[in-house]
Amino acid sequence: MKLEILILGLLNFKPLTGYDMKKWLDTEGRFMRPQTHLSQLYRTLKKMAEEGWVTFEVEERDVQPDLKIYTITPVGQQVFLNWLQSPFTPSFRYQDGALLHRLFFASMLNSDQVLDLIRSELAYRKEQIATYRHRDRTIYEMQPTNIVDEDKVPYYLELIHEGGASSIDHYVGWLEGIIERIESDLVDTENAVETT
Amino acid sequence: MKLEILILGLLNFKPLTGYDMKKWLDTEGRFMRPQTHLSQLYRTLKKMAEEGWVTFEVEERDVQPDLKIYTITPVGQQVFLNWLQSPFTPSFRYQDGALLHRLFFASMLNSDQVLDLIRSELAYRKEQIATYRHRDRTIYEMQPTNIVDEDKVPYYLELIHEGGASSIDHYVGWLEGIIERIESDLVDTENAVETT
DNA sequence: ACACCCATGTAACGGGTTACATGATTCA
DNA sequence: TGAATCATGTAACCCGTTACATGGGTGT
Repeated sequence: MKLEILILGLLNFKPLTGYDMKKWLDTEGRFMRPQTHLSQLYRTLKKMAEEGWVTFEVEERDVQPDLKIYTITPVGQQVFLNWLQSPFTPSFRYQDGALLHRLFFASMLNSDQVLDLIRSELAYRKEQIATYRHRDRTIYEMQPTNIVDEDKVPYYLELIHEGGASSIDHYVGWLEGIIERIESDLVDTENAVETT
Repeated sequence: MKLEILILGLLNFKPLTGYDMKKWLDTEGRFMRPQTHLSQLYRTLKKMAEEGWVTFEVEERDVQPDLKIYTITPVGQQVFLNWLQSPFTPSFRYQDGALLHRLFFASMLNSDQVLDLIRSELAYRKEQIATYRHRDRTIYEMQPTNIVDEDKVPYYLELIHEGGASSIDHYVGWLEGIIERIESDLVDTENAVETT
């Protein structure tokens, strides 16, 4: 996920300084993407301001550096929504969290859009399992060098593969679970409206 | 994981051309790191050859480009082993696969080294769970913009958090499982030796 | 006293992505 | 005939990392 997009998404909740964003990125946001450095943040914010996606107000302070409080502009909101609603292609590695990045901003989508996202991720993973689960994993014809213990190669390969397989199964189970949950919450809401 | 290291690791099994590596990276290796582009591969191989980590033999062909078959050098093996045996620090996001990268080459380590790796990953994850599982996840005081449906924010945040929590629990279970398995396989091997 | 937090940045470097370049062979 | 595979690469760009720069306030 691009840093720019994440910043825009964040600014939909509240105006922030670069330093504030960094704090968020280091805690909650730390599960979404690798560590983000302040230097990169400031550079990115500068560019985004130049492009008109964000504006900032300067809060002057005597000795310490002035505060720059960034706010999202209508243009920035449009850029963000364009991303959020752009066609979703699951990434090969579910660990990349492509779905998660969108889900994090699901409060800006309607429930059907959210369900579509999750369903297409689910379909992709199921297909991936069908394709890769039982494929041949022997490491081509080997001519191992002295430092490889040849007997152990398939042993560890198998461990890793089992771990990967069970993780993705678990993930698929989660996807199925949240689809059900969102669907049933939807129905509840509709009923609540009907009986009003 | 740096591409250089992965290349060195691969070449411990068998000499390969750049194109061969690409094929492996696109299939088996595709689960270990994001997609690798040929242009990057060739650039990296060039640098590695200059540094003396790999050598190549040219197999000339009439019309098509000549084949360059890369082999790891003793220097390259040393660089690789230095990495493999360097102190292991788990990465904040288990999805980054820092452990996996080492485990993939576990056939070049002894069982104790492998167990140490897994145990330190396990300890790190358990601590991480203790720290983050029940922390406050409310998105600071919000001043949401028009496009955010404020009611839904905590709903989706909770979904995501539950998914993350259960994934890491699952991962921890896997870690505990393989430790047990490797330990018991170790004992079996020792017994087999004793009764010889 | 010392370390850490606050708050801003610039510059150089490194690695991954995209675009460009070439051209034969194999398969549907 | 057209698409995919084989097989090599260079150049420009973008984004992320590391190092450098400044300096007051807060907590132990």
